[in-house]
Amino acid sequence: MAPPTTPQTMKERILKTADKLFYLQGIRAIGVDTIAAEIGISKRTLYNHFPSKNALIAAYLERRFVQPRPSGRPPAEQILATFDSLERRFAAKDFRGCPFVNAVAELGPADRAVKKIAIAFKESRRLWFRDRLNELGVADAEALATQLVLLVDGSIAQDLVRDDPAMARAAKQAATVLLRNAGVDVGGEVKPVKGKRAPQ
Amino acid sequence: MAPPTTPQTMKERILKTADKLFYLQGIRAIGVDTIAAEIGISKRTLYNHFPSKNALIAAYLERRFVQPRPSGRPPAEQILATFDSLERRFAAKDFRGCPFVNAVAELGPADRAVKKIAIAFKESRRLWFRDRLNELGVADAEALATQLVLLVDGSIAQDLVRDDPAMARAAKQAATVLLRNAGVDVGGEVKPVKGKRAPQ
DNA sequence: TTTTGGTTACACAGACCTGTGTACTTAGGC
DNA sequence: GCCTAAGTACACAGGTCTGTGTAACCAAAA
Repeated sequence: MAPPTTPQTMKERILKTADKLFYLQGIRAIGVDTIAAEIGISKRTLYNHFPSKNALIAAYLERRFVQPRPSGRPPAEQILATFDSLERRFAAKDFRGCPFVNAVAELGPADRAVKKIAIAFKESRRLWFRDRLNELGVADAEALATQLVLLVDGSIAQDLVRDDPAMARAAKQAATVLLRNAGVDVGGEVKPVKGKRAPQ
Repeated sequence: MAPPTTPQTMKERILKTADKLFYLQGIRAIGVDTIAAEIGISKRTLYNHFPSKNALIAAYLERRFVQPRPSGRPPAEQILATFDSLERRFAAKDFRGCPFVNAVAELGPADRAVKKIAIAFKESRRLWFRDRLNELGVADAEALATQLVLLVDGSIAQDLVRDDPAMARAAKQAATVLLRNAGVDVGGEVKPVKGKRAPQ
């Protein structure tokens, strides 16, 4: 149906380019001139679509705020797959940490709008974990969900400075221990020594 | 011996002020003018002590790079106390995340000098955990140490955006589970239900 | 007293930034 | 053909930033 050549609206082209530059080099580091030049449009056109740089920053962050799409796989698998996905993203050379954390870090506490969307994003991620844990019947899903997001954000921060995808694997191992400790069957029981229950 | 009134060297005064402003408001957000004005010195004086802003940034980060002082307490206690200390720092209103992570986030990947010192700091923290774990005779101290720093950095990132000191408590709980899983006696066994082994 | 080193006040160059003003072009719909 | 909407080119105002140049000042050492 849709033509093969991308019929992007101008607004979308601006957002795409702003995303790339803001994320890779920092929001303060990139001026609107740079974004316009990268697309090959005039600065005037950019300002016809966004009233100010701040509005562009907000739109950039809102565009980054995507909900994880539902998956048919079992919840425990989904949770652990999160860390595999992280590892893949770490391995990509254009990964540069969490855009929300970075934005709060470089824009400072004064920017309430940015902080608000960052909080919303973090909370939505935590709720996603909590819902999966509730599906698993975990007793204190709230607390465990928080612990899991700590592992996610910790591995992101560590990878940001170290460029080491193994941080995602370490997080996954820790998550596995936490899940098992909460009574979740995460498969691959390494040493089935004591219980030796039948698989069915 | 030393006079009660602080006999600070000019360099130290500059660094102290730069630290406060860089950390609280961001490195890019603060100009050298602002720092000089805050101390009440001329910009010329500042440039007589530091050849460039970059040099000041480097000195700021190096000054932040302090080793944890050795403590006589048992290693497991020291490890868990890390998270209590974090919680106290989170509760302070002037906490704004990890200065090294923030610097890398806002200065971008091009700044090799900043990245280098950030990596060194993160690794030194990891090694501190590893050494305590080795004292405890933990089998895979390397892996567990990495997992613990994930919890530290994760709680820092979460607190940065959410301003919630409870993140440190969540990290401590997760750390407790991980330590116990590695065979470390962390005290306060909550539910001695199944094993019911004699304490000695 | 003279010298010297650190400091100040202040101007300034050169760069970059956000945001606006204005006149011109171009393409599509009527 | 004409009108409108969108984009372009380009200048520019007004601000901030880093870093330098210069002359005067002041206190302590020689």
